[in-house]
Amino acid sequence: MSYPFYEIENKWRKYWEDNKVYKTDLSDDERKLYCLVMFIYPSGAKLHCGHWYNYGPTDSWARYKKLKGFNVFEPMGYDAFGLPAENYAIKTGVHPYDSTMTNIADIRNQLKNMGCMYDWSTEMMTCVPEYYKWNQWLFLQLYKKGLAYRKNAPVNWCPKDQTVLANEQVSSDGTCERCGTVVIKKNMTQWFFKITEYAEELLSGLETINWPEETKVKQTNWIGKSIGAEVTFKLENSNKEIKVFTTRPDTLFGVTYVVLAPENEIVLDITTPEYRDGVVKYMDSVKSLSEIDRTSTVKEKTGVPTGAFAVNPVNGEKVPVWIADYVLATYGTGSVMAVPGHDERDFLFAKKFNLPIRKVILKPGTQESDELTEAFTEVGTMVNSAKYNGTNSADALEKIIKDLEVEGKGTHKINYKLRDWLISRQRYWGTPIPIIHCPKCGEVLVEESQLPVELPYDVEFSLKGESPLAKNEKFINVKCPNCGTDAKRDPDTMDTFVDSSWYYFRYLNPKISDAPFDKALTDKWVPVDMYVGGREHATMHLLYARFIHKFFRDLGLTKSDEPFKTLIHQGTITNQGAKMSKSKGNVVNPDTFIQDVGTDVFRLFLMFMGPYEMGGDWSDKGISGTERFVLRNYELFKKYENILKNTSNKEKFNIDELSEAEKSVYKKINQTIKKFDEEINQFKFNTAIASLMELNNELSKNFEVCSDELKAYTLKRLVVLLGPVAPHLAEECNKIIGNDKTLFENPVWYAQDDAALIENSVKVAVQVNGKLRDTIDCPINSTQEEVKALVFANERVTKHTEGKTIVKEIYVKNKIYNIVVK
RNA sequence: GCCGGAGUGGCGGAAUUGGUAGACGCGCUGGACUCAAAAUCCAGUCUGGCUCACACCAGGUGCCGGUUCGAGUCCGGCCUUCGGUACCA
Repeated sequence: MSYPFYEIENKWRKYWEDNKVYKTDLSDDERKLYCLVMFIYPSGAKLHCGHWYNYGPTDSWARYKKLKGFNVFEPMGYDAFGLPAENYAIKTGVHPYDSTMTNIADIRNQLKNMGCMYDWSTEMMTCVPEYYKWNQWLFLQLYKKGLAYRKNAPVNWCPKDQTVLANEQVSSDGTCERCGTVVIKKNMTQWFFKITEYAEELLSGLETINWPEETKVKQTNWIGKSIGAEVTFKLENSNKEIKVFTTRPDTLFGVTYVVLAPENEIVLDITTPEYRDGVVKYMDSVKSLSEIDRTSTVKEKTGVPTGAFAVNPVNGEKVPVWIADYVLATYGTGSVMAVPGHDERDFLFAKKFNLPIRKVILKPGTQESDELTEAFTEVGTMVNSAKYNGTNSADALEKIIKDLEVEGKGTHKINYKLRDWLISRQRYWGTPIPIIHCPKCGEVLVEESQLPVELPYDVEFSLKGESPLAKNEKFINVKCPNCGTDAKRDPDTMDTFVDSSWYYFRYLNPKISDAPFDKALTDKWVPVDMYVGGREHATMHLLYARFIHKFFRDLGLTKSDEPFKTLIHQGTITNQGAKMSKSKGNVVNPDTFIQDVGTDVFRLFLMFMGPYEMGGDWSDKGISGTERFVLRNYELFKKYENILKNTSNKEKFNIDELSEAEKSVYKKINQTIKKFDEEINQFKFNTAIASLMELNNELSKNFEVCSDELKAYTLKRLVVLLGPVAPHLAEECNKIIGNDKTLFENPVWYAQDDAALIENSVKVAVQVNGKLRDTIDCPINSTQEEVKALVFANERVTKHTEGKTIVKEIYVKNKIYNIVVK
């Protein structure tokens, strides 16, 4: 016999669709469960195995919850703006709108064939004015609260193409991916969202959500809170000053120079004429370096002096001012005080350029006269630090900050590595920024009533020069809404992470036209209960979404503090060790497998592959295992066609009245229910399925001789367990055994009979010196004395203890008995 | 570089979170069924030693060291590899 998956799967998919089984009744939030997968980027590579791996198992979890009685909402949509569609347009001339729509149509088709419980009535895409209008609205709200602003920021610039490049378009050697020209950093005025305003809350909020620890740690490190002081160094012979941020004000007496980031705005102002050439040359050389290169701790340090001198506020000492690339303009104040004696990078820099190294904190157990061979960065006793000498450096740290504050030379300060969110892109395929630049009035907001600022279709795509919107006369030229003067629209579009930072609100009613989302519904359904997506989003998308959620809360649009209560990361499916991507040409298309073995088998295979959060390298080896699993189950149910109709219903059995074989089956089905429930609830699909396979093995041994009542009992339960992981098969088997009610329209879950799980004996492992010598069957909960009697009657054990002194005996109830001998 | 993961048989992986390492599946080997093959079913399968065999013994979770009666699991130091690193999403 073979398994007619094609007919079965099509039949049930059609049935579910025709009967609107997937449609969620959003008015019923009594047992609501919002289960969301990160929406899909509609690339030309279509749906690949990685997507299937993300969506299939998550849908199985959602189906499990549905069977358990939850009202589950599973939406699907398209993250449709973005760079690749625009690059494709430049390359082929196909308009991003057209290619995106084509891709969406294909992907929608593939998604529908997966047989997931998506509520297609709420399908959504971000590249239409109905959606992106609300990105613009969001922009205006942020602007009005002072959380959207413009400032200069460096971008990757290709001098040949005269265009901005994404990091992805810069090759690893720092050249333009298209033309090979060395890419430089160029400052441009850019829009930012002030995520830093929420830094503290983004940090503390992590404690309130059920997210993977690794992700919380990543976000914590990304936000990078550090506590210290901002200290002012006055410049000699100048009214200018340099503010530095330091986490170690206790080392202030050890400052022997000050370093500015090469991009720091005051660099050229303070550089003395004789150093000017060197400084300009150095600034230029830094332009082509990435931040990763610059901050590398293994890279040889570089830098040049400016000729200027700063005055150390604590001791009045004159120290030289340098510039060096290891100082970043984007962190802190863009300048650091250098303490080579107590900072590793400063130590290396000072050694290289022969700058003085001074010891101001004494390492415990060393002498003041000992030479420093490396930076000492821990706590010790203060030396060479005037009135602080002899005190503990941790105490001195606090004291020095207080003293600086009193003298007006510095302040207590908390710094974050987190930077404001740069949202403007010099590109076409995104949300236009709703700002008009007027020569008289400056930045003017587009009125809310005038939204959306529509993205014009008719634009020219070219590799070189300004972005398509900047070149589009009809779009860019506009009258100032304030004064009527000729003005220009902002030519930039928004980062697509803006789209994805609030989409989960809109899913509940994507057609609403007078608000970004339907507050009556979102008040009931948001936050999302389960959010599933890749860990590559740990620090960007997942942080931006939390930020915007908190902003909406502050506008009074939601009551919750966090968008995603529980988060799970699916692992990455790689192919030959590399992430699947169209550009690498290693994308595995699932469609051929679906044609060969059906979606249930494919879904089972993906889930059975390994731990969901781990992923793995793609291989279809072993798919026959899940094929056999499906076939075995199908044949089993076929064998007992209509058994529910012909057998009286029994919900519980007295285990003492069963035969040995029946007892074994009854125990196993109940153990399986428990195990499967626990495992699938935690997204442990591989072990959940393994438990079903164990049940199969048991049934192939002992099922035949069971009573019809027990057979009916078992099959009725097995079909429900199959429901989440092989939904089409389960629906079919449910019908075969004679149930008139469909599974997913009439969700049901059977709890295990706990009486069947009670064991009265247990195998205790017996070890001698930690080595297993035998296992002994003992009555459950035996005392040490009871077990000891059995242990020392056991030849395999005594063989290893004879003639030796027993030093110790350890007994762990129902588990292990270890004898230590000498 | 920095931040966060991962490393267990021929392969994918399991292990109640410090307590019998290798569940479940693939593959392979042998057997049953068949004229034969496929499919299916049954049995075996970490490595080495010694045995006709059962048994028994030793070793074994990337590497080195430590804690413990006991370590895949905890601690210290490495190696390899993957993801992110703020304009791919």
